[in-house]
Formats: sequence, structure tokens, C-alpha cells
Amino acid sequence: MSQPVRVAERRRDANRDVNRAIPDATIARLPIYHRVLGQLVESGVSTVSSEELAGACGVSSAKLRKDLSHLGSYGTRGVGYDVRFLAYQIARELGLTQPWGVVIVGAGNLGHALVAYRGFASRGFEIVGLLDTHPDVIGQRLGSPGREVSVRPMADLEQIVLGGRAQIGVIATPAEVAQDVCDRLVAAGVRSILNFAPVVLAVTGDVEVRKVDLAVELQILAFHEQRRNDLIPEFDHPSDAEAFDPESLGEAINA
Amino acid sequence: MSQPVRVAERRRDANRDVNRAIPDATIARLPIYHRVLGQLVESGVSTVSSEELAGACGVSSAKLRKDLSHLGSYGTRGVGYDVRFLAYQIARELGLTQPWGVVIVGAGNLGHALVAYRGFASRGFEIVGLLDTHPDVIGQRLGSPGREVSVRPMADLEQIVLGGRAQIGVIATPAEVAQDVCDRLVAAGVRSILNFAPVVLAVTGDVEVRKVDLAVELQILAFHEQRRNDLIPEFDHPSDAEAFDPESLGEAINA
DNA sequence: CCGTGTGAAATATTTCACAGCC
DNA sequence: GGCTGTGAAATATTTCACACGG
Repeated sequence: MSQPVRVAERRRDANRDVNRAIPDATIARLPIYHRVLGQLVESGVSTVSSEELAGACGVSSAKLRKDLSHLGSYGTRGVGYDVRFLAYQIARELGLTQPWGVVIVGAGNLGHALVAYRGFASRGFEIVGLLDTHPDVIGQRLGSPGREVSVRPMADLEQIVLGGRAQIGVIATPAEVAQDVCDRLVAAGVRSILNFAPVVLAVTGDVEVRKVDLAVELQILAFHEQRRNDLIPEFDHPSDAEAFDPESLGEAINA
Repeated sequence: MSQPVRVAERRRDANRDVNRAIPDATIARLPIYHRVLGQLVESGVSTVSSEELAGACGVSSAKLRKDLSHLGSYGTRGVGYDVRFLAYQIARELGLTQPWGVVIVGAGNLGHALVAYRGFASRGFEIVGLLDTHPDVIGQRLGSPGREVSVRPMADLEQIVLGGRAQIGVIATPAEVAQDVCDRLVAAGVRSILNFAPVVLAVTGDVEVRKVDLAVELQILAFHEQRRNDLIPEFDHPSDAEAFDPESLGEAINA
């Protein structure tokens, strides 16, 4: 997706292993470590070994140690890691020690689910805008009592982003309009986008797009499920000659 | 996540490169290729080169060709790929040529969004159950006019799965109950699980779990966003001495 | 010619295994 | 003695570049 990342030279913290690229694979696991560390804090655990933490995160201890070694030497040999201190170091590496503004486009079921999601605010993400085109939902108030968000018209997008409030855009719209929404977000200055629409977004190289695609995940599961069944003799699959009908295919693939 | 996969020896199709492991990285991209091919069919395109298809999928043409080479030789040198034929081959590899039953646990906002998702049925996934514990939502009818689903009580889980209708389970519940739901799904025979709850599920080795985690994706974006800002001198970050307060940390991490 | 299919090279990631430090 | 941090080895994945076939 994106290239491994070189830490800026000007960082001051002597504790940190400066000028080292942190692998993407590691970055993708840090949020898990961070979440589990938070749970350990709540359980009153103050120290944890790589073996224990790795177990709770579903990774090998060697992988965990290697991942953490990219951030610096935050453990104590013979003892383990201080849970709170390690959580803080990971949070800082991920940028969770500063607030991020998120604008969500699309207030359908998915948009509602996102607004309802706890663990947003606690990690420094604030929903600074929730947009939709549908007159019926505009003006609706969502969210928990403390953190209410009201649905605003799409026209407010530029104002919200240009006001410097939103660094991250979330696309929770139908696929048909996702590229348009993406273009408007980028034009307004958003450089980080999380896309839930099942389309490949076209963006310039300086924009980071991550995508979450339900259908993709299900299909990966289906592949493995099929494999499991392949080992069972009763199962059988169509061969080309039997099953490939070039005429009937096609339109059926898309929704 | 899971190990690369060895195709079962008994496959008959002479056209296929038998007994080859297909890399996980390739499997993860096949659904994208499949979806874009479907769009090409709808556009009336009948042949496509690796360069064109790769562009539409956001990958390099070399990667696309290598990926497809794991399935077999389905292109024509000097010409490209037959769109419909390639779509079918990918569909078969992914297991989309057979129907899959999906049981969704949790009929909150996310469950609603999943039921509303088109592109479910068109890829052979049928929602055979939608479960919730909340008395208010049980009995509710959701989904499009043709494909209606009504919310059933959690107690129906075993009946649905043991009836052989559900091969895939989707967990769209609050984090607190996700492990319990997972255990019940597995006990009833489900071996493929898609988890939307922000917890690391503990399962035995024969169960495939994939997870979709909004917070993780946002944090990865935040990391890259922070990096971008690191290159701008005005920005600065707390050093350990200034910002790490072991007392105030902790409980704040979790939702 | 043109574009696929693929060995070989280059990268990236994971795993091993143990030296080093508390 | 125990557990971290890390070089080195093993795997996995991507990229290169070109032989080959239509």
C-alpha cells in the first residue's frame, strides 16, 4: 500500500531509535498492541512479557519483540514491558497523542454505525462533520448524549475541511458517488481517506487511501472454506466445459 | 494470517496449474480483480490487457500478471484476457460459483448496514440468519423487498448452523460479547468468521478468522498523517519527559 | 509486433536462536 | 534465571526484464 516510512531526522527523543524505517506490517499491528495494552491497564496489570502480550494479541512473541524494537528499547530484560509506558510510546508513534478531525460522508446505516462507535474519541479521533445529501436525514442528531453530531448537507464539506478541522475523510456512501466524494475531499485538502465503498478510488500519489471492503473479506473466507471442502472427497466442482457459460455471466457479477 | 494454500491434488481441470500454492497476497487481490472485471463486462468491454486491468485495480501490471499466473494461463499473448472468461476463472478459484450461507450476529447499525449491502447475493452469499438478543429488534424485518430477513433470537443460532445452512459467521456485536458469540458459532460448526468487534478472538487452529477494525484503519491513517506533518518544521511532538504521565494514562485508552 | 507468462533479482517480512543485560 | 533486543537465516512478495507464442 504505502512505502515503509523513514522517521524524520529532527526528532529529539534520545530514547528512540531514530532514522529507522518502520515496516508497514509493523504499523498495521501497533493499534492491536495498543488496544490490548489498554485492556491490561484496566485489569490492573502493570508489567507484561512479550510472550503474554503476544498471546493476547494473537501474534508470535518474536514478531512482537521485533515490532517493538522498531520503536526503541522500551522493555526491561528479565522483566518485560511496563504496560502504561509501552502504551504511551505506541500511542505517540501512531499519532494518537494529538487530536485528529474526521469527517464522515454518508449518514446511512454505515455512517450511523461509525458515529455510534466508541473507541473513536478515546483514541483522539473527533467527528467534526457528518454529511449526507438526503433531505430527510439532514438535521438529524446522532451520537451519544455527550458527543452529539448532526447530519449536515454535502455542501458544507469544503467549509469543514478548509476550516482545518478535518484531516481524515471517511467515505460511507454508495459506490456510485464515492469517487466524486473522494475528489471533493482531496480538492479541499484531505490527504488521508478511509473508503468503505466497493470501488477502487483514483487519487494522486500524495493521498493515502485505505479501504474496508466487506465483500472482499467474505470472498477470502469463501476461498479458504472451499479449500477445506476440497479435501473432502464428496465435494466436487464444475469443470470449465460444464459450467462456464460466457453468455449468462457478467451482469450478474455486480450488485 | 493463514498459510498459503496448496490446491488439492484431485482437481481435474487440465487448464489449471495444479498443485501450486496460491499466495495469500494474491488471494486478497482476486476479489478486486473480479469486481473490476464485472464492471468491465457491464461497460461492454470483452478483452482487457494486464496494463488496463491493473490500472483499474490500482496495482502494477507485473503484479497482476503474476497473480493471474497462479490460477493458470488464461490470457492470450499479444491480445490480453477475455473479460468474462477471466472473471469466471477467478470466481471459481474464490469459491463464488457455489452458494454460501452467512449468519450475521448483531442487528445494530452495523448489522443493518450488512443486510442492506448489495453485492452480497450477487457473489453467492446468502444471509440465512440475522440474530440479536434485544427484544425490541427481534422480529423486525430488514432487507430489500425480494430478499427479506427478519431478526431472530440468539437462541436460534445453533439451529441455523447445525441445519447446515451457514458456513460463514459474521460478528457484528459489541466487543463484550464477541468471544461468546464466536465460541457458540464454532461449537455449532462454523469454521469461517468475519469479526467486526474490536477484540482479538481466541479460536483453535482450524477456524479462520478475519477481522475488520475501523479503529485500526484510522490509526494507520493517523500514523501516515503524522509522518507527513513531521516533515513540516512548524509541527512538533511531545518528548517523553514533557508528556508521559504514567498516572493519567490507562483507562483513557479504551472506549 | 504485442502483451502474456515466468525465471531471476530485489525487497519485505517472519522466524530462529542466542548474546547481553537486569 | 529470565526475558529483551537483534543479527542472521528462512520465507514471502514484489519487481524486473525478456523469451515466447499468437
